[in-house]
Amino acid sequence: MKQKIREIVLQAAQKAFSIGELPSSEIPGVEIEEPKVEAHGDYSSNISMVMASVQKMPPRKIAEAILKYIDNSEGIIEKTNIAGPGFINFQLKKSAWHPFLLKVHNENTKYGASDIGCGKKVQVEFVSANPTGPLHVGHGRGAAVGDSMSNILSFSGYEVQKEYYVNDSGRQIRTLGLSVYLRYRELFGKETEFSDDYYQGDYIRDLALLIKEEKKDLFLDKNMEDEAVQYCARFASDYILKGIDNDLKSFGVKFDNWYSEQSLFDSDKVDSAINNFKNKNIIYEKEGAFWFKTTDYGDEKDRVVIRNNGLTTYFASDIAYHKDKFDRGFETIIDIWGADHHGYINRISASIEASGHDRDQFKVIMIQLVNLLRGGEPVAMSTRAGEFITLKDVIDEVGNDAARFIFLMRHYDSHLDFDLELAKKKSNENPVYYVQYVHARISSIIDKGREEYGIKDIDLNDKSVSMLTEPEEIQLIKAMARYPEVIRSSAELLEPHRITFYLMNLASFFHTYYNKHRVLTDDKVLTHGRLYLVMAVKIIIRNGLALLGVSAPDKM
RNA sequence: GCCCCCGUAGCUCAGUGGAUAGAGCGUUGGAUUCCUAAUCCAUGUGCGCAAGUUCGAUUCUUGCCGGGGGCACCA
Repeated sequence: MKQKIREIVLQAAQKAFSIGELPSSEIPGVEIEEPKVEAHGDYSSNISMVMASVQKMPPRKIAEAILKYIDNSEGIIEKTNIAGPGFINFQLKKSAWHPFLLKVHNENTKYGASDIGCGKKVQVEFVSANPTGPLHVGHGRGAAVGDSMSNILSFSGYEVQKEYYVNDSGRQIRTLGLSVYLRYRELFGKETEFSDDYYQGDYIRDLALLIKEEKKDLFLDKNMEDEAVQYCARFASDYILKGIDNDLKSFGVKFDNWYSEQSLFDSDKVDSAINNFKNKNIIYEKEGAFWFKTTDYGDEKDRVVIRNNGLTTYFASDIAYHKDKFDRGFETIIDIWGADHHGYINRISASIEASGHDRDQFKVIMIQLVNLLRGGEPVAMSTRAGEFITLKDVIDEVGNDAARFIFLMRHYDSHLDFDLELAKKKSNENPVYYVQYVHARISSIIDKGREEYGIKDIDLNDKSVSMLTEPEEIQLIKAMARYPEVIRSSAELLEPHRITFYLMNLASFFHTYYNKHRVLTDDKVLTHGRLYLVMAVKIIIRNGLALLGVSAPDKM
């Protein structure tokens, strides 16, 4: 609808020019928007204001000239007027909205889908937590955002791959192995010094116990220590990774690919990426270490890729990893990181540019921290002491739907308060149920219509639909007409929370309508029209929730 | 010290240059012989401060103030 108004306005402006009422044909960025104030109509355009300086005419004069040539042959415009500094306001006929209902029904699960992605290959990498411990709520937020963003992008015509990068190499894995090994020794009554550098937490002891059951006292032999630590490391990280996978699956998040850091070394991709940069003279040697000149690409300082002990840094594998993403044919890669990694953006961007790709082919979504609360009070979380509430704990307590919805209720740039008590409440304080309730209510109406009114199929005719003239009905249809634009901006800006807010708004309109008007009435024609209306609402609620990864129950 | 993010109603937050800045919670008062009250209706002196760009700034620029995070040959 917005597009249609835009065309009408632009055509009118051109006509006004060709007839000679406007001196210039130049038309700068024209906006069509939905005014916040109802009195300003359904749509308004700022065209005369943005044209004022080009035309060297006062905005209101321009507006008058354009208005003369507005083409209303389709009869959708009720009235127009010029207001304020020069806005052109359009009031549409009620009947102009009715065709949208048909569109929603026809397109059904595809309503709101688009091809703005043109089939471009996009990779979304998210969670990618190290396999050294269970997932926590912060990872949950990343999982919800990444998964939903992937849904939205593929719904918008991108070819999306969801990837989890597994840091299964390097120092932290060895530390994990040592931690488990020490706990293993403890199980045999050996004295150990378990410093803060090791992974705390009971799960390390559980792992040690598993190894004890499997290997008995085999690893107590001092000569076996190296082998034992290595075994513990691999055993533990495999085990933990499996747990992470399970937790994510039960959260409804499935990855298309798990990419191992170790495989980058095994296939010599790290070496070749570094050699490539050496040949380009953007890696140099200093004080026994090798440095990548990231300052050439806007970083604050150069970064080490090979330490003077000969070992590569995490950054080195990341260079190879991101290069490999492009080698696999992705045109855009999206990384979702915790906010604490922000210092990393510049150096990864640098490596991407140095590999011959465009900086804006790489997008980083930085997710702000989650504060876990219970009844308004912060939940004590101490990683050092190994006391923390895991993502699994949270989901077990509040359920998938509530957790996912809450994670997507904020812009990812905002800190998020996640209150466990609130997440369990079944009231307006907890908007997930508010939205789901719409779906359940409509399902119930449809059931009742079938059972008590004998309505099996909607008898769709213009007469039924044209009876939808109540303000609340038009409000609902207008909101539904806006849905594709919400999806689109959500995809373009990579902001899933826009859908969450949209759904809460649509739900609010529905509840208002529901309380004021009956769907099932004695008037058969009207009843069919209204059923057609609420079924369209149901379709959108279901679609929107699906993009968020939240279920749409028929009963609550 | 340098870098990034944030600062909007009592609280938690929406608002990618437009007119009179919104929602939920909280407060107070109301609504159910009728499709699910997990609902609805009513109730509001707020864009941290100051310059700049613009016809127009909560939105863009700069500076300051306040909160968080980051500044390793760690990941």
